[in-house]
Amino acid sequence: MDQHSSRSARPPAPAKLRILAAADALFYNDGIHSVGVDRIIAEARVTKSTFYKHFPAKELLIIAYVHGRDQGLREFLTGQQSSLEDPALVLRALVGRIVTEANRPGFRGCPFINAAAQFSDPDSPVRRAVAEHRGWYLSFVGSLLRELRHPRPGEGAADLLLARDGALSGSSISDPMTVTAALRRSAERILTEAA
Amino acid sequence: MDQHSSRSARPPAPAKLRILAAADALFYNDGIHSVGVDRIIAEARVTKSTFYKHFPAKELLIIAYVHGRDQGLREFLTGQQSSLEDPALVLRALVGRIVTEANRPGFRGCPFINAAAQFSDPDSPVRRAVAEHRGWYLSFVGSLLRELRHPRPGEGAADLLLARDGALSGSSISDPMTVTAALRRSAERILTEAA
DNA sequence: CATTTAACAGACAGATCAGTCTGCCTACCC
DNA sequence: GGGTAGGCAGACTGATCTGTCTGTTAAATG
Repeated sequence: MDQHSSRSARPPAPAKLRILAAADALFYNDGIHSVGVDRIIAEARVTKSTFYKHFPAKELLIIAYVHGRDQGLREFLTGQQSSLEDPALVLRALVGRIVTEANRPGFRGCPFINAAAQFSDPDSPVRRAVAEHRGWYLSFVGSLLRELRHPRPGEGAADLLLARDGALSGSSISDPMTVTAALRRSAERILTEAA
Repeated sequence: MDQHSSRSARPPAPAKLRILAAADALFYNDGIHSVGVDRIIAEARVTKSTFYKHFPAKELLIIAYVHGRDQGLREFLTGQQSSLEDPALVLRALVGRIVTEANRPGFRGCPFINAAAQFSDPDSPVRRAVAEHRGWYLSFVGSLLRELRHPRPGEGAADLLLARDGALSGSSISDPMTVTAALRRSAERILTEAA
């Protein structure tokens, strides 16, 4: 992974990572179109030249932001899958993560849905990346339900995604406790159908 | 309604209505922050002076946009409630409308959730208006379920709102047929609990 | 030691943003 | 017929947006 780790200690947070970290927080919290590159540059403490060297256009940074979020979730779920042998426990970990996130102060909704909502063109790279992420998510849940011998794993996965989307969208506006309780009921019903 | 219809034929769509109609379409389709007042002015075919006479600031137009959407939904639901005596039919009409909207080509998600997602400050007037709308919606569904003698009308209303939010958020990215089928299942289950 | 690379600093261009201002015109109502 | 209200046309300001440009500095590599 790191071809420099063998020799001298390179600066641990290069400019590109600082840019990505700043963009991740700002894009998620304030909205993609509301955040200018100048603000990201100031937050990341880099210069404009450095910024445009790593990301020649703002849209490339936006795509990197979505991909980073996608990667984080995939790593979490595949990690849970490899450490827990019971698929039901993986699903409960998934739901638990959603509940935790939705109740975190300053929660602002699903980053993927929000990102897609800020791009009107369905063929835009951002919308494509989000659609691909959701396709993977749906098939991941479907395969877990199939392992659990759920009678209709496709329907169950769609039901869980529906509840997930509703919980993440609603928690940023309505009371997160009420909303996540409804998510838990939906998830438990789906798991009961499988058992 | 029209105090001018008695005498001479006044222009049927005054400037303010044209502005509101243009803003409604543009804000919903392209996002609030992506649409500049110049574009609304061009689409509504008014002048800048006229625009700022009716809406002294862009934010006032945004609030009017959210209120207009709120009014439209309230009128639809209270209309259904007064014409149908069975609360279950009102709920089915509500679900039917969501399904129809979500499957319409060019559907872009829930206008309220999208509007709220574009304003980071929870105390902003837009976020407040959306929160109030959702509170009314939740209590409306709750009272319908109470009429139907649902054993836990609060939970049922939260479950339906969860499914509604998920359906509207997910349909703009994923396949609307799959998503709205999941919404129908959820709604039918809630209605079954009441019966 | 010489080269390359990544970062630094910051001015600049061109477009677009919200919002203001001056002035004219026309239809209605008293 | 005069007043008023609503709409027309369009120039203008100051801020902010994305993106480019010139030039400097420091460190690692060959």
